[in-house]
Amino acid sequence: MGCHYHAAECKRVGGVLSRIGDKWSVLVIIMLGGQPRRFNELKRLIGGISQRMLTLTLRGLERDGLVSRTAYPTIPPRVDYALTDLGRSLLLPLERLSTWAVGNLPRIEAARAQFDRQNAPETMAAADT
Amino acid sequence: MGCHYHAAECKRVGGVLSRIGDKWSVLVIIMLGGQPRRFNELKRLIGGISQRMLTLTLRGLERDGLVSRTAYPTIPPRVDYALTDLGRSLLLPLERLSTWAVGNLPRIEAARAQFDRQNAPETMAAADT
DNA sequence: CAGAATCCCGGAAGATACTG
DNA sequence: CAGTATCTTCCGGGATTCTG
Repeated sequence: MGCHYHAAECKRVGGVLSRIGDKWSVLVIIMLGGQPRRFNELKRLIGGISQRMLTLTLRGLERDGLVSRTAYPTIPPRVDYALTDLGRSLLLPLERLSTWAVGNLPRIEAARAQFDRQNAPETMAAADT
Repeated sequence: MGCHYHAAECKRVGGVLSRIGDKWSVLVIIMLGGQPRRFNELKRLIGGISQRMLTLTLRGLERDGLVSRTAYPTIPPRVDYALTDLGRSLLLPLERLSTWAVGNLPRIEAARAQFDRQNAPETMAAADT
């Protein structure tokens, strides 16, 4: 008891989490939460992501069935990305985690600051004499 | 509307997720969910983690105030790791995500397999003639 | 506009050896 | 037992260039 997961299940959970836990996936999913978006629209909204990483992130999410890709063969080309049903079903647990994150970020940052103060990197030997 | 997050909040969420979304943190947190554990106990339970990464992961979680470290100055040394209140409060949203992950993993793997079948890497030119 | 291809660097992480 | 130290390898990801 205590841990009600088998090791295999833990790894699976870890696998999914490292899937969406990469640098950009969550941002993309959240940005697609309301409505479909086009490639450069996503790029602008997220800000700071390279087109390469956006492409790779979207490919990964598409591969996992979380995002659908619709290309219109027009000129200039237009591609819409949207959450699939599976992707939308992830939105709720993700928001729960978001709520936790937003609500507890102050605590985390405080703990971090205190930890760093106690394990002073250096400059302490000179300062505290 | 649609996206009820500001960009800054999205990034914060992403930050926390990349914190716990690394390769091992979630596993450690879940393993500590039931009861405190000792270092090598965690190592054995998780399996496949190097002592280096376990140390770093635990340090990170301790720094963020999610895990507490208690060292008993005995010989041989004994160190207990446990979730803090903050860490325990993460357990619930994490379990929600776990539930989603476990429940939807078949779908994800199916989507993945199909995607890979359609975008056949190579060896198809020779096989399908 | 929406990518694909290439180059490149820094950090993540494994393996190994040593220690209080 | 519970780490630290070092070395090395691998790959995530940025910048840039080219295309349909």
